[in-house]
Amino acid sequence: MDKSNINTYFHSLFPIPEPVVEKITATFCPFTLEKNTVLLDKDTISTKTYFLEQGYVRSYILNEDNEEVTTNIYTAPCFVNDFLSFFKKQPTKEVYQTLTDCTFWETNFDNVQANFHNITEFREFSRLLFVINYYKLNDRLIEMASQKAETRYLNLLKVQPHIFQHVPLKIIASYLGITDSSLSRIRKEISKM
Amino acid sequence: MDKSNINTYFHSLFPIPEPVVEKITATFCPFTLEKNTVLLDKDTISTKTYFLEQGYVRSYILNEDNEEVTTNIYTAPCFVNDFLSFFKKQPTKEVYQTLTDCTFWETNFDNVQANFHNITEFREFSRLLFVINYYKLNDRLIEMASQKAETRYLNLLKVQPHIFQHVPLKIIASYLGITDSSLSRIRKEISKM
DNA sequence: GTAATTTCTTGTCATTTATCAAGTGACTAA
DNA sequence: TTAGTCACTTGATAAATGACAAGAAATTAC
Repeated sequence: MDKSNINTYFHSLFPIPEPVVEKITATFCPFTLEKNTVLLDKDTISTKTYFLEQGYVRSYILNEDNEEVTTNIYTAPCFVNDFLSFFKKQPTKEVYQTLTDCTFWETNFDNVQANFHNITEFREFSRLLFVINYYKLNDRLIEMASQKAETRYLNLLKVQPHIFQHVPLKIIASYLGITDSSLSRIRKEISKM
Repeated sequence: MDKSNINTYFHSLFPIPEPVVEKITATFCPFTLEKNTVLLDKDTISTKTYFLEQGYVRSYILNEDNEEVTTNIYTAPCFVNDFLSFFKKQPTKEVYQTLTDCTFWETNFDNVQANFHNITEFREFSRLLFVINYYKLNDRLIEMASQKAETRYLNLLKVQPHIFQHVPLKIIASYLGITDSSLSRIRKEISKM
């Protein structure tokens, strides 16, 4: 039960005294999932917060044609949460699935709630987590609206090169908002240069 | 100083006893801005939280070619905030500008902070605001990645028809991630049917 | 280790959207 | 009132990306 990775993650976002972090993570339980396992299925209500310690996870929706559209790719270490489902207790629209073997820590809503209302530093941390996630999403939206696929691909390659070692291209393509054929052609073009 | 609109907005998101809402909004000050005025400029640090009581506001960035890309359109009543700038005290990347004459209420960081740590209901409210904003952004991202411009236009027309009465088409086009010429053609196509 | 399945690439062609330029109508300022 | 600006439309053409199908390469399952 080595929680050093979670604890480090907390410290990295917000300065928190060691004993406080330990109190926050006291209720976190570890578990592992194999590659291609569903962590949280659609139309269910998320009752847990997940900390992804090792591995890759994606979320995806099924569109009108029942095709999977990847909405997010999560890279450890990070929290994986369906905010709407977890905090508003609504069914998820998205499926959360492991892309590699993964190790997680989880805790439930009541624990999060107790920490949120009782521990000043956890409140700040939580808010910061929202701010950062919102900001990342906003950046991706701007990218999607204002840059062409090739630019988005090159940017992902620059910022998260390791993703390409662990995630199939068809999933990356759908995350970039294009088809796998288009991504293949873009890669071919770039390799020529 | 009639705060009934803010108070109603608080109640609509989260059940809060009247005296608590009044305590929360006690520090809010009203002000008005004319059409096409900058509320929050880029490269500045946001020191206020704004509640938009009446009117329309947009945020936009300038891309590499110095063209304005509209990132969000805010419709009263709602909070208008640059989360990253306000909470992490970083310079904004976006410009926030009124699209019509607007009335606002504002309060500063210290007040938000005091309420956040002292008032349980405000904590819940704040978190809910983040959850909802995150969810909206996520929905837009999915739309942008998986649906064509015409579908996105029709959806906006269905969900927020009033925007079309108050916001120039060129701004709506850029919000939809397309050029104004394309939007014009899409509208022409649809009107034929 | 071989068959089955999945992923990736590539070809052809169609669709969507952008670019650029010109023109119209509406609003604005002196 | 008149010139100037801005929003919108439209035309011609080009660029970006998608759809579908076939085959190659990689991975998985037994």
